[in-house]
Amino acid sequence: MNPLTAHIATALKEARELKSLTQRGLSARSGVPQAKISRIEREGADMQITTLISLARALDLEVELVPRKALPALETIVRSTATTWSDPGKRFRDLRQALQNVTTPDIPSTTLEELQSHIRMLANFPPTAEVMAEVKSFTTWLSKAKSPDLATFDRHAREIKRLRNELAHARLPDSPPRPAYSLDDEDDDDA
Amino acid sequence: MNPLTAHIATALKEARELKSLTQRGLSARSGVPQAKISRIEREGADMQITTLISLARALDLEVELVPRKALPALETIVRSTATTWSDPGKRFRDLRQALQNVTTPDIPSTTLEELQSHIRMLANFPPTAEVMAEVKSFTTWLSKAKSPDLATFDRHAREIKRLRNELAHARLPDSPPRPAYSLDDEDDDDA
DNA sequence: AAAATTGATATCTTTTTGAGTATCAAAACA
DNA sequence: TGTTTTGATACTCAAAAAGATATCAATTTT
Repeated sequence: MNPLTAHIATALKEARELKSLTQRGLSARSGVPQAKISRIEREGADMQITTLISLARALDLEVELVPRKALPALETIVRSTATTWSDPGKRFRDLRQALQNVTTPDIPSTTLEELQSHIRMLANFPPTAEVMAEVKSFTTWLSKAKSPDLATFDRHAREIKRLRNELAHARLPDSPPRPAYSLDDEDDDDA
Repeated sequence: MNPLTAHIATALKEARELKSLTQRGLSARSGVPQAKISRIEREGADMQITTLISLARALDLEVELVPRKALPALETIVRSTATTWSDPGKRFRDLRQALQNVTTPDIPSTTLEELQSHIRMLANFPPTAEVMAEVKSFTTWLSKAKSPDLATFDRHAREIKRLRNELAHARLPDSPPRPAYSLDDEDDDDA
């Protein structure tokens, strides 16, 4: 990954994923070929600024030149402006509660135990957009479905496992495991 | 001027001028040819992001992708972080005072009168980095030099005139003529 | 007045991106 | 299970930027 552009490449990828867009989806919006988006995201491929601007605009971002001095403040601003989750701990508790009430005999108890272990682990990491979206989606589905079908349940269970593995293998940022979050919710994800 | 890149082109030029760098000076620091810098600044020429990053770094700037939502806050941050001048009105008064005390007979009174008129005009515009730097530099020189030489005096007079003309011909931003400034000084310019 | 600097342009070759397609393995989905 | 979607990668040709110089008019400096 090109060290000069890594920062931007990562920001683009994160912004795309936060918006639940596929590379092809972003391609359609921005006019930039999917192949190029792939190269940019993983290699930090160089590109023209007009291309960067197209991608950024499609993601509701702007390319700005910010004085070094202002960077710490900018970080704070962006964090506070970003879509965050109010009380992620409660969201995790809600999910585990919902799981406790699942009484479908089809679900193997080993699977259920494993799933609960994964959720506990996820709850001990700083919440990401991706994780919280799944937690919310899973909880909603559980509390809504009268008779949860095994297929959907499995899909959620696998997603939770994937997220756990992703976090487990990722390099941890040097921030404490569970910061206090307090900003409001925007509810822009799926059911 | 390319409308897509105009924003960035302008920011680069302003940052360079704020640092009193010539295009060649910036070229030397950034490794980007002077010819290209010229094209970028006036035509908003497209460039690769690695080029933009080189230029930005040489100007103590960083290329950032900022959420649209966070832009107003960013603007505030940048303004408050920028080098500003405490009480620009006082700086203008100091300069005019220093001029009153100039008793060198060599200076034609017409020149002096014209100069004072220009200063009055500049004082009625929102102060720019360039203007305040010159006001400070001129004042310092006047109060230091026992017998001000005409050549240097003329250089300052011409610079003041140039700045006045620049402002007079520039499109005015839609801000009020003399906002209240209150932030502290950084004193990073010459004697 | 002469010398040096500045920003704007021009020219030329090399390197890189852009755009359009196509393919493929892995994962998601039904 | 078979089908679709997703991201990664390959190849082409046309377009554009990079890089290296050089020139020039207008200032600026000495």
